[in-house]
Parts: sequence; structure tokens; C-alpha cells
Amino acid sequence: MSQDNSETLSKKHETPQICEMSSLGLPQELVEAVELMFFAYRDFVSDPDTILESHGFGRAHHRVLHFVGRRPGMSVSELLHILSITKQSLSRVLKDLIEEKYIIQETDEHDRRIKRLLLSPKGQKLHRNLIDPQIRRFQDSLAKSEIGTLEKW
Amino acid sequence: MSQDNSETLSKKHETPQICEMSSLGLPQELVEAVELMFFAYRDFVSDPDTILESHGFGRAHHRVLHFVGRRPGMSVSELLHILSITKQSLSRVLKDLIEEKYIIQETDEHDRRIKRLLLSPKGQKLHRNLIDPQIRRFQDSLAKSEIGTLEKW
DNA sequence: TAAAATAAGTCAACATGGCTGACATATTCT
DNA sequence: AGAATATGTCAGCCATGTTGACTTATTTTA
Repeated sequence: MSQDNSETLSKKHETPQICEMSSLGLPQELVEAVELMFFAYRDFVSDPDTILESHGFGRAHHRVLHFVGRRPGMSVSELLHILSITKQSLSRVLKDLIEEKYIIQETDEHDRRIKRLLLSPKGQKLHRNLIDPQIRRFQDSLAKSEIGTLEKW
Repeated sequence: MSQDNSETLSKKHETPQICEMSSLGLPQELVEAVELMFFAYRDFVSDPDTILESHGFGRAHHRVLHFVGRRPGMSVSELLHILSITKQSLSRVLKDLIEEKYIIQETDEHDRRIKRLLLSPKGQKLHRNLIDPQIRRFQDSLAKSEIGTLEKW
């Protein structure tokens, strides 16, 4: 055996817990929540990750695609603010997406320094494919939780 | 101006939205939720990140510290399973934590191949400092949501 | 008891996506 | 005309994932 990377997390992350303070004096249900946050996020990005990989993209590309899709016509600096990364980091992934025509740049009419970002039809399709499984995860867990709507949040 | 990295995300990520299907045929409140998941996770790890940095550690160290703290006596391979990373990735951070005495290894009594992982008092203290702000975030948002307990989840 | 399987660890190399610093270019504002 | 702004780029560093190949100690098994 050269490597044992094949194994996956199949067991439930069970930690049967009475909802009380632990020896550390921490509310156990919240400690549990912290842990669930880690698993939830990992599961949440796993479906998109698979799709992205088949396109040679990563999570950074996904974020750009997502926010440009959600706020069509946003400028590069607006995107930078939302993502809270440096322009050097952004530029690497944005360049890929523009070169492969998932994202289109249009110079602003009134201030020609600003470039407005838009999804091409191809970009819209990918965005849709990436978000679908994530939406489905929320729907499934809302169904399970018997809440069924997010309105009370 | 050489660099404009100073700016942070201070604006609310407002996207006033009627809770209906968008032009894409997606339920808007769930699209919103997808986006919130990104912001939530980023905020959620931001406090620990700051603490970790002052110790010369990263998120990978945090995860190890967390799970060893939660499941004292777990083996290396159990940790590998939970984290779903390769042993080469784990070994880098685990080595740091052991060298700096945040984590202790004890050979299993019955199977001397297995090494049981434990937090030292120093490790417990750090674990506690890392989780505290995360717990506080949950408490705050539960308070705001007027639900006040996670039991219905 | 010899061979196989398991648990842990190590070396080397590579990819992604953060970061800093230093500049370049075009455009607009003062 | 000069300053400020928006964008883009080069070079290099760091953290943390990955693969592949191999070692050592220990236990299980045929």
C-alpha cells in the first residue's frame, strides 16, 4: 500500500451530548454548533468544488462568478471590497474567467476608468450549475428542520 | 499610493429582495442564504485567525487543536478521517503543535502502534481562547433571532 | 514463525490562492 | 498641469492542500 488517501468521512460526526456545561464551563450545544459549522461549510462547498475542478477552476473562481452573477455590472473595486482580498489575488482568477469568456468587461459610459463586470451566457450557465446543489442543500435541511422558511431569521 | 489593501468590508451586504423567484427561476431567499453562508463562515473564523496569527499558527492548526480537544485520546488516523486531509498535510501542523507542546502523544497501552493525542494544559488554554469568540457569535445571533435555543434543530 | 497488514512518519515536488512591494497606464478631478 | 482614482502587472513569499515513494515499529494471520 503506497497511500491511504482513499478513505472518506462516512461515519456521522456523533458526539452524544447532554445539553449542559462541560468540564470547561462551555455550553455543549454551542460547542457542537462550532463543530457543525466546520462540517457544514465543507459539505456546502463540496459539490461546487467537483464541478469547478472539471473546468480547471477553484473556489476563488466560484466566488467571483457568484458575486458578479448576483450584482451584474459591479466594478472591479466593488468586487475587491466584497471579497476582501487584494487585487493581485483577484486578478489571477478574474483573468482566467475573462480569457475563457465566462465574464465580460464593459467600460463604464460615464467614467471610462471603471470596468463593469458581467456574466456571459456561458458564465450564467456555470453560475447556475454551481449554485443549484447549494440551494438544494438548504432546501433539504429546511425540509428536515420542519421550519420550511427562512423568514423568521 | 502603492497599495489599497487597507479597506475592509464595512457596508452591509444588502441586497433588498422580494422573496420570490428571480429571473433565473431560483428562490431568492435561498440564493441569499448561499451568500450569507460565505460571509458567515468568513466572519466565524476571523477571530480565531487573529489569535492564531499571534502564535504563528494557521487554521489547519486550529482544526487539529479543536478536534483533539473535543475527542481527547483520539488516534492520528481518526483525526485524519475527521479532517479528510492527507497524513502529509496533517503531519506538518501536528508536528508544530507537538514540538511546541500544545499536544501530547501517548502510546496506546494495548496496541503500541497507535498514538493517542491529547491537549496539554497549554493546549487546552489555547483551544479555549479560540473557541470563546465563536461561541459568543452563536450566542449573539441566537439572542438576536429570538429563538434562544438550538434544541429545535 | 514468517509474511502480511496496519499505524505512523518522512522526503520531495507540485498547485491554489492568500499576501506584500513596486510600478505602469488610462482617465478624471481640482 | 498635477493629483487622485481605477485597473492591471511583475516578482516573490507563505500556508495548506495534493501525489508518490519509502521507512520503521508493531500486530495479525496463514
